[in-house]
Amino acid sequence: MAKWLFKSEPDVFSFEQLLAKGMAGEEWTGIRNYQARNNMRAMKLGEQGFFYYSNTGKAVVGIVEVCKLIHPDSTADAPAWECVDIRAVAALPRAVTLDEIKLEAKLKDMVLVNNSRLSVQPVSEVEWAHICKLAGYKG
DNA sequence: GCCAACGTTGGC
DNA sequence: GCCAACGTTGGC
Repeated sequence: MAKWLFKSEPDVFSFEQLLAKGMAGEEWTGIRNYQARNNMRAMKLGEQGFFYYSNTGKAVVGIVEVCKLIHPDSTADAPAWECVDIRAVAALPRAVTLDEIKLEAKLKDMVLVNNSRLSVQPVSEVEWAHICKLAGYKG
């Protein structure tokens, strides 16, 4: 199972808002970038990802999972953009900040560090495990 | 608030 | 098909 990272600005859509959606989750709309779209196309049901706060947050704050496969983005006009749905799994016991991530040798190749603008990113198993450890999160 | 990085657009 | 101009994102 692949691992992912979803970015959101906390004042636009927070992890708390996703938690409030419960098991139904929420359509991850608004992605207008082909690389990010392609990452979502590759997602399978039940695959997990980090929920990252960009801009004012700059920290990984929660775990999410894919609860609906790629489908047309209901907010898109032509060309037909697509998205998945995700739901909250758990808030991390401790948020892991971008500063911390940058200090970790194991995390130096993260897309988050090297291509910060990509809004939906793949995360390697090693990176996943290490961030969970830093967060005090035990799957 | 600034600016670097990146993607997209449009003129040629 | 190239590349300059522009808009957006996100870290600082």
